[in-house]
Amino acid sequence: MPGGRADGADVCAEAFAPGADGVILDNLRSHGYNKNMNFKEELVLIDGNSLLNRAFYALPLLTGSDGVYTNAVYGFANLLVRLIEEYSPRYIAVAFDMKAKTFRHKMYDGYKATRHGMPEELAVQLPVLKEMLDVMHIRYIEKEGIEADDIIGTLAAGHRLPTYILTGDRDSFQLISDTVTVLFTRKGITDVSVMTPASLRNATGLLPSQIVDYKALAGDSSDNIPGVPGIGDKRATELLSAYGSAAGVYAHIDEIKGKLKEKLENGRQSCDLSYALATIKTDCDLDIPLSELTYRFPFSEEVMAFFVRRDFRSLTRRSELFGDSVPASSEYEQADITVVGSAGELLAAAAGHGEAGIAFYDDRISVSPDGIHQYDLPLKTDLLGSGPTEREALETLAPLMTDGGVKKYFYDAKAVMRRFGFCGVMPVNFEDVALMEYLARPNFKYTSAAGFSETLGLTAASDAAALLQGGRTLLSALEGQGMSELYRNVELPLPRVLFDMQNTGFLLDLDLLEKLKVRYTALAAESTERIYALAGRRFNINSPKQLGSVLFDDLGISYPKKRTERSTSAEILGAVRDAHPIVEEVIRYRFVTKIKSTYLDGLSKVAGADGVVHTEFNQMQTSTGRLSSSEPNLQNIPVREEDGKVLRALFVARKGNVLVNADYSQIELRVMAHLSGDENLIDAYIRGADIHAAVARELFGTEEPTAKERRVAKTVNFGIIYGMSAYGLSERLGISTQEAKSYIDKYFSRFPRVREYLEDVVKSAREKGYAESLFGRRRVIAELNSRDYRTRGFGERAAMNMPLQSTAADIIKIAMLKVYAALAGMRSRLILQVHDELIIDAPADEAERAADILKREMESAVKLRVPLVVSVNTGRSWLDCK
DNA sequence: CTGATCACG
DNA sequence: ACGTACGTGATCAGA
Repeated sequence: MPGGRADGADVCAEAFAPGADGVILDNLRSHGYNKNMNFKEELVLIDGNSLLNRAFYALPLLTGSDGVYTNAVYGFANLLVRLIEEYSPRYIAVAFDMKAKTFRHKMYDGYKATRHGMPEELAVQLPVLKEMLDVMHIRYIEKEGIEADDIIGTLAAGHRLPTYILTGDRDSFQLISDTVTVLFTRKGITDVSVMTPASLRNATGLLPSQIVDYKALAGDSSDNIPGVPGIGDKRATELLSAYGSAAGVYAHIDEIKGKLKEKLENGRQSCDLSYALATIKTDCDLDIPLSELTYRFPFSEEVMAFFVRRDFRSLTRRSELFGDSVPASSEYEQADITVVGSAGELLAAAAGHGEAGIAFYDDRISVSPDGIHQYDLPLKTDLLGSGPTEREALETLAPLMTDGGVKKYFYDAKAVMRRFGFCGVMPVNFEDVALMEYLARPNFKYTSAAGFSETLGLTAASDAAALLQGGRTLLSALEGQGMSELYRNVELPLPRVLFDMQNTGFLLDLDLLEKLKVRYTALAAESTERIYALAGRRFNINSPKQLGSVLFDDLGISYPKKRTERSTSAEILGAVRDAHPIVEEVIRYRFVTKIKSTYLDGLSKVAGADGVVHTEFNQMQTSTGRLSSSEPNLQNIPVREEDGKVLRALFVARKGNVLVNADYSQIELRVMAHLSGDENLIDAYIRGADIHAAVARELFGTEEPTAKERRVAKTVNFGIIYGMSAYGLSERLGISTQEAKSYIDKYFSRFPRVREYLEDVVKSAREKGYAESLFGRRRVIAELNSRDYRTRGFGERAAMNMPLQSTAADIIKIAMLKVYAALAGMRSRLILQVHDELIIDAPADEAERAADILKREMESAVKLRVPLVVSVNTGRSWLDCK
C-alpha cells in the first residue's frame, strides 16, 4: 500500500461554494454509538479466567448450532450485560492468565500444583470469549509471566476512579478499599456479593490487608499455598485479631506458648513464602491509559451477529442492548459546553493541545480540545443575527486547519474541505471519524444533513467532544480489527483526491446537450402518440400498473410466466415482443424517456453555467468499499447499447485537452484467481490468454471455441463472481437448468480451487459473522445464519462476492492515490472513477505522460499472483475513448 | 416514502 | 418444493 499522504499544502485556488448539506456529527451517536448511556466514571476489572470458569460449571454444557461449546461464554455474556446495565461503567477491562509459568511458580514449585488443567470443553471457549470481547470492543489484557490477579491489582492501583473487580477468587479481597469494591460471584454466577471493607469485616472479621496474612498462616488449598503447617482457618483468624498481621504474630512470638508456638516457629519460612505467593502485585509493568478501556454500548451489529451465530437467542432478543432500536432521546452525555462569541476563542481553546475534535454545522462550529470541554460558536445565519458569519469564522479558523501540530478529528473530512473551499484552505493532519466508523461498523451508512436537519438542535449537543473520544476509541477498534493500514493508507488520504476530482468536475458539451434534448423530446412525444394509437386510448405509460393493464388486459397479451404479479420489465416485454406491435414501441418509449429524463434533463439540471458537472463521490455508502457517485451519478452513463452510448459524446475534455481513460481488464476475476490460488486460472492469466476463450476451451473441450461458446464462458465467469445458481445461469443463457448445471460442474472440475475457495469464504463468513477483503475490509453478513433459506442463500452469495468486489475496490483506491501523487506538478487532473476505470482530463502536451502514469500506477497498485492489466485510450470525448 | 424500472461495473 | 447473480443511483407512480 502507498504510504504517501496526499495532504500537502497544495491550495486549490478555484472558488468552490460550501455545500448546502451541513456535516452531521451526531450520526456517531444516532447510529447507536454509546447513545443514551449515562456512563459513570467508574472502572470495572474482570478476572476473565475466574468468571469463565464459574460460568462453565454453573451452566449445562450447551453447544451452538455448529457444535462448539458455548455455555461458559453465554454465562459470561449474561453477567457482562447485567454488569453494564447495573453499573454503566465508562471503562471495562478483562484480565486473563496465560499458560506460561509466573514468578510465583519460580518461587515455589508447588504453586497451583493441585490445579487441574482446563477441561477441553472449557478451553475451546476461551477464544470464543475473546472474539466476543473483540466485537464488543472491550479491552482484554494478558501478559506472559503475570497472572490475571496482578493485572487487576495493577490497574486498580493505577487509577483513583471508583473500581469494581468482578471475580470468583477470594484472593482479590486484599485489593478492597474505599474506592475498590469486589463483586464476588459465589457458587453460580447469578449470586454476586458486593464486598466492601465493611462487608468483608462482617463476613470474615478481617481487614482487606489481612487477607494476605490470613493466607500466609492458614494457606490456601486451591492455589496449593502451604501456609503454616498445623494452622487452619480458626487459628489464623484468632492470631490476626490478636496481633494484626503475620509479621505481628512473629513479633510477639514470645507471648505464644506451647505447640502453637512450635508450629509457628517451624513454619516461619513457609509463612513468608505463602505471604509472598498470596500477595497480588500492584506494580506490574503495564501502561494502559484509561482511554483505551472504553467500550461500545449499546452493542453494534457485529455483536448481534456474534450472538446470532452462537445461538445466544435470549440475548439477541434484548433489543435495548442494540443501539439502532433505541429511540433518539435527550439523554445525551453532555460535555462541559461553553458558548463563545468569536472564532478566536475557538482557536484559543485548541491552542496548546495536540488534538481537537471539530464539528461543523450550518449554524454552529464546535471545538473540543480534550473530549470533556467543548466550545460552541453560534454562527450568524439568515434566521439568527448574532455571531460571525460562517465565512468569517472559517477564515479565522484557517490557521488551525493548516497547523500540522494539531490533529483534527473531523466527521467527514471531504465535507470540511468543501466548506473551506471558498478560501482555498486545505486542512492537514486530521482524522476522519466518519471513515473510521464506516470501516469499523460495516453496516453503517453515512447520512447527509438533509434527513436530519430537523433534529439537529436537539441531538447534536456535545459532538465535538464525542468526536475526539469516539475517534480515539474507533482507532483502537480498527487496530484490533486489523484495519489500521486500510484506514490510514487508503481511506484517510482519499478524501483529498475525491475532493479535487469533484472540484475539477467533468465538462459537458452544452451545445450537443441542447440538440439531443430537442431530438429526444420529439422522439418521446412521437413514441407516446404511437402507443396511444396502438392501445386505442391515452394512459400513463410510465405507470407499470396502467401499462400492465393495457398490455395484459385490454390487448389480451398473455403473460409469459406463471406468477400472479405481473411485471412490465424489459425481460417480460422482450418475451412478448411478437405478441403485439405495441410492445416494441413500449420498449422504444422506455429507452427514449430513460435517456431524456435521467440523462439529458438530469445532466442539464446539475450542469453549471460553464458546462461542468461536479459529481459527489460517496466514500461511505457501499457495503463492499466501492465508491458511489451521485448528483449526478456519473458511474452509470450508458455504454452497453450502441444507441445509448452516444451520450458519452456529451462528456468532453476541456479546451486544448484530451481525455485519457484507463480501465482494468477483468479485475474481479483476477482477484479471484489470486485469492483462490487456482493454478489453472492463474496460468491462464500469466499466459496472457483471452480468459473467456480459455474458460470456453475448458468447458467445451474445443481448441477453437466459437463465439457462442465464448459467450457462454463469459456468462459463467460473471456468474461465478456473483455466486450464481444453475437456475440463474440457465435464465441468462436461455438454456435448461440441467445444461447450466453441467457447465457449472465442468467449471469447478477444471478450476477446483475456485470451488474450494468459494466454499471456504462462506464457511468463514458464517463463523466470523463477516466476509473480508484482501486488505481486511469487512462486511457483516447476518443473513448467513437466517433460518429462512432465501435469506440465507442471499447471505451466501453476498459472502462469495464481497471479497472479490471489495478487494477490487481497495485496489483501484490505492491506484487513485498513486496516480494522484504521480500527477503532482502537472496540469492533468483525475476527474472520474467508475469502479474499474479512471479518467484524466489532460492538456494535449501531457496526454502521453498521463496515459503512462495511469497504466503504470494502476498495474502496479498491488502485486497479485496474476498480472493486473490496464488498457488506456485517449479521445476528445468519452465516446472517443475506445 | 417505497417499489418498479433501468442505467452502470 | 422452494426462488434464483453481487454492488450501486435516478426517475416515476402511487400510496
